[in-house]
Amino acid sequence: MPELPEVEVMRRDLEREVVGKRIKSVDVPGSMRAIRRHRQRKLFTAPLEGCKITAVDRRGKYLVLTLDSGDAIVVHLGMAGQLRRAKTAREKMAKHTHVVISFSQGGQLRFVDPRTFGEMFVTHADDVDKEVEELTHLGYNPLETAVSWDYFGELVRARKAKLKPLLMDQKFIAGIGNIYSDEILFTAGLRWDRASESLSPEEVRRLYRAISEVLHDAVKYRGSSLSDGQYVDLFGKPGEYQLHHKVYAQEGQACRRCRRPIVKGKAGSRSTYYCEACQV
DNA sequence: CGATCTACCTGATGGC
DNA sequence: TGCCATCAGGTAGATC
Repeated sequence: MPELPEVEVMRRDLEREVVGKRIKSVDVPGSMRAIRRHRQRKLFTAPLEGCKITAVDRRGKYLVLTLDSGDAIVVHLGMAGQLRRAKTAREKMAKHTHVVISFSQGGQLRFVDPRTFGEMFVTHADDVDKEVEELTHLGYNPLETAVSWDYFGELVRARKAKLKPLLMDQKFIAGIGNIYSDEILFTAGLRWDRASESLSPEEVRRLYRAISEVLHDAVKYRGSSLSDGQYVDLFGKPGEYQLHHKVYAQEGQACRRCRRPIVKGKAGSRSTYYCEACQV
């Protein structure tokens, strides 16, 4: 479900909703799979209780909630994870609610995750970017323009990979998954299996622009909610970027540029949508 | 080394 | 109605 745009929308929602709130109690009902990095419930819950949340940051598809104690909660939503705000503890508990954080000011933050690929853990805030393997290895953040397009071109050509797996490689660029790699490559007019080292400077520039354009647009429309309705924001509201998808899940629809049907293929084990005429 | 697979899970969907 | 196969936003680890 959640790629960079959805996680960024969630980050912004959390920033408004939970920063400044104090954690009264933490409940991990059922199995401990959601907090599997910790050996006991207490090792996750005790460091949080009594702390105030001071900031919410994003690293690729990870969320980092900084606490006033010097610790931080790291969250990854996996394929189907949601963070949901509950106004009161009386609100009906959704199936597959794995973690419930109750605030002193009232209200709760709940982690719901049917497929249990997501997780939460607590660590020292200073260690997040230094000690947590998955975070130290993350590539650059495409929402910031810290990378110039000619340097980007050097990186792309140096990797010698097919473009789609390259875009989805979190070590290269942080936050792009199956939906947005397809949308970016259509916007750039490049095939998913083009060799990265074969791109002309003009094509590099189109790819660079497409990454920024697609991700910013997707955040603007508050992310993509697919037909299963699994992605919703902190308040339970779906995004609208799926209405602007040009290729993802658009099999058989007319290409917006050339009117030929969008085709569905496989890139490794992942479904891949593209236009055979417009993407070269 | 990179490319390709498999495992981890539940749930929705479609064919028979 | 049920049973079975397939597929789904991600990632790590095994295997070739």
